[in-house]
Amino acid sequence: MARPFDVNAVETKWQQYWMDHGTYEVDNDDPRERYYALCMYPYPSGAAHQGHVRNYTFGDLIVRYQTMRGKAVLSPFGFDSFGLPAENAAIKAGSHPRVFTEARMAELKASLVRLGAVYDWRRTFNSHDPEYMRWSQSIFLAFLKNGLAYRAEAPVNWCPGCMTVLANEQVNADGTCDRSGDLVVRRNLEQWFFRITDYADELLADVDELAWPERVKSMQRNWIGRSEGVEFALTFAHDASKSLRVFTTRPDTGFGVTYAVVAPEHPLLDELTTPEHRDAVDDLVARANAATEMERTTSSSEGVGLDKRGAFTGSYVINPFNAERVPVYVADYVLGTYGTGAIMAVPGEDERDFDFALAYGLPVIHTVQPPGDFEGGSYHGDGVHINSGFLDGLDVAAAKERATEFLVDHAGGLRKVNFRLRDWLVSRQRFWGCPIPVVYCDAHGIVPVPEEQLPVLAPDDVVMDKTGQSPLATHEGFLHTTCPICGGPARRETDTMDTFTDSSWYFLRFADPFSTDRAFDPAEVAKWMPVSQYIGGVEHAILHLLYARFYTKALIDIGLATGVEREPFARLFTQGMIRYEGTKMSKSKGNLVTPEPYFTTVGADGLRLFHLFVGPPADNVDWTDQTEDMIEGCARFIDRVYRLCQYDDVFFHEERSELDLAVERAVHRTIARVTNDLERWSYNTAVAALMELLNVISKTARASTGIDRATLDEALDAMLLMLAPMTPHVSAELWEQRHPDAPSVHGQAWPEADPRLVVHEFVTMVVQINGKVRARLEVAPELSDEEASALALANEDVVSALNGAKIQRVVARAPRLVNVIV
RNA sequence: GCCCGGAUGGCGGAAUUGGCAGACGCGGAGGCCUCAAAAGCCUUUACUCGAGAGGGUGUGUGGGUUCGAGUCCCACUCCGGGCACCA
Repeated sequence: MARPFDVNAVETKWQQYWMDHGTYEVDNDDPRERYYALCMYPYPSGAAHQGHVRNYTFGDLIVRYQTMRGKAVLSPFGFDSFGLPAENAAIKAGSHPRVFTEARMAELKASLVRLGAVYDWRRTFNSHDPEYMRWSQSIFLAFLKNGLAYRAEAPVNWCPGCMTVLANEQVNADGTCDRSGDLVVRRNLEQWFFRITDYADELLADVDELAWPERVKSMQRNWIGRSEGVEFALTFAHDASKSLRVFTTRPDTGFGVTYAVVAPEHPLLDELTTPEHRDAVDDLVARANAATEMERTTSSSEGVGLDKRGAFTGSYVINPFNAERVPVYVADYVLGTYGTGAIMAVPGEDERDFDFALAYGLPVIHTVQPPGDFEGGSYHGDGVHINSGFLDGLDVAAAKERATEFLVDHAGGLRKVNFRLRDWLVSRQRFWGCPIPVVYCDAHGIVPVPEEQLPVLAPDDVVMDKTGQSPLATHEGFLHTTCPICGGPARRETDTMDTFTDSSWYFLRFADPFSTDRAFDPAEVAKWMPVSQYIGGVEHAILHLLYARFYTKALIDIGLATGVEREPFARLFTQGMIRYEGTKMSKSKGNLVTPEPYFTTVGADGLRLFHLFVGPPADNVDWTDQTEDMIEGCARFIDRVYRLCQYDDVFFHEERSELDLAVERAVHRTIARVTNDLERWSYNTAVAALMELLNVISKTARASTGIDRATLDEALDAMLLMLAPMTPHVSAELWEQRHPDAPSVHGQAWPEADPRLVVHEFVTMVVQINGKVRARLEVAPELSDEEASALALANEDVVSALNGAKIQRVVARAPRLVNVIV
């Protein structure tokens, strides 16, 4: 494409200008209204791809737009620089992860600068900066001191490929590792946890108040998984002094209990197992232990029952509802980590119990009357209770209440709320992360590293190999230290923190990255928080957002973030993915389309405009053969603006006329539309409105009838002001050409629409006969319904279309429409 | 299985409150400029019948509400995403 100006020269000129002038630096004591715009902390994966371009184009538009709206806009940037890919690459290349990471950081940062994204670079930091690590560790110790961090042995998800423990969130539904795809296995290890479950209720309740996409909110609710029920005791048949506690959400189905189940790891299993069933039970337990968590918790696609494996323990318990003996089984479909690790089984109303009962020949009793067309199996709907003694005749809700009361009175029942959410496992047996700052002393046990010794930094002289252990675990210099309490020999913790901890508080530090004596000054942070607009991919809908919410609440509660809003992200926007031939673009698939070639052809402005214009920001974009043409179309639009600003082929006239008024009205209507569209994340229609405006201006100015000089100049200025957040480089360049003495376009105020010019002078009224359009007439907007009807019925096209038919009714909605019913 | 989205020309999409369906752009067709091309500019472009004027049809499918439905209600089909032995 031949361009009317040197795109690359213009773009680098303005990028340099913004950097040199600190245009987007903002101080914490800025008196203007505050706005905190933030794109999610990026992992430095290398040169930018179109997903980054899209993300940062939206973010940059908001920063520039809100600045023009007169706000003090906080726009920080830094890297989530710890993480597995760097470590794996370093192992492969035999180098240090830092070398790899910092090279990638430089690449991505250069791409973003080249895109024209602007930041307050004074505030930048990265997760692996010693200063940031110091406060990450300090926060860990504060959690430890306040009982929010603890160490426990737990069955954990171990990925043989990554050679580390994974959080539940990092294990896919099919039991494979989210990163490497290896099959995850279970192991028992001593691990560090954060007590996120203490916040389960608040994390769930506060979701309702968030201005987030409904989809993301529902994912969070789903993940937290609150369920209300009752926990009660099933007394042993052979020893009335002992009992098995179970949790259920369906106490109303108690009369349908035909057996009970304990998880293979249940502490009472041994006691419940009789000698003649010992072998079968041991066999089942061994098999369950060998299986992965996911193998145990995922039903086979073959369907009915056969995949649920269990064994009779030989013992019985008493069903408190009807005093009947029911057998106790051990089965792999009951999890030791949820509820009490034991259940009452009701095959009549529970699908899983039904499958198991079918496979093991256990009786099925229906306690809720299913509807007539019920096909059999278990029934989960509402209905009248049957076979249920004192509950007969009640619906599910009423029976639940009566049964709960009964259990509370007669079976040690307690109303209970259980959550699917588990505590957050934060230990990682990896090198490239933030070391957990504790030491182990034979005399004093777990001892926190004193604050003044932070940060604990990993040594540089490590051997990155594939032994299955972090190189820290075998590094003698790192490993051996002295106990801060007694000075005796001690061993350092060699695990590092999950990198999600780094991204759980970075947004707080961005508000006050200058503190040297603490992670941040809460008073400074409170000025900016919550983040006004958070932007990122939907892939972080559960993990990152939940952890960051937890950190914020926890930091407030332990006094480190006093006065800060409890919900960190007021508004969240999740942008669509860029896809290529139906799949997500990714480096591993080799289908990345990098922005660099476009920077040199259509420029950053052209590419930005494409991403804004291609469709709704929340929708996915399919990168196809057509995409190139659309990008060129966007560059073509920029060129047309450029040429018009040079007055190419423009005719001027002396006297202002109706033609000029029409242009002026179009300008103000466009200002109103674009402003509204930008506020509601409708960037594609905002661009369309500007294209329409250009068509109007250009048509008028290039017609032989000509345009008034002042009208054209005002229209072009308005155009450039509105384009400034979208195509910042060319807008700044043209503004400078037109206003050599005025500040840069980005220092100008956003234009205001004059309401008197926004309304149309005439509007097109449609006349329908039986709902079909038969005539269009130009009318004044303030026309009344009566006038509209009269006008419509007098119109000759309407009269001829009616052809003398008898009018039944006339519906008038002035000034838009009149519908004549015949 | 459950929960969220979504389905509109050849393509990306627009229609903010129930009121002109298809804005804007891409692609296509024709033209201007040019020795020629590129670039640029202009016209046209939902489908269909018609030489034309003009008519008919049309927003995944089938019903419904309404003077009027892409928009609201009911039933369904397909596509995308999330959750899925959590008792």
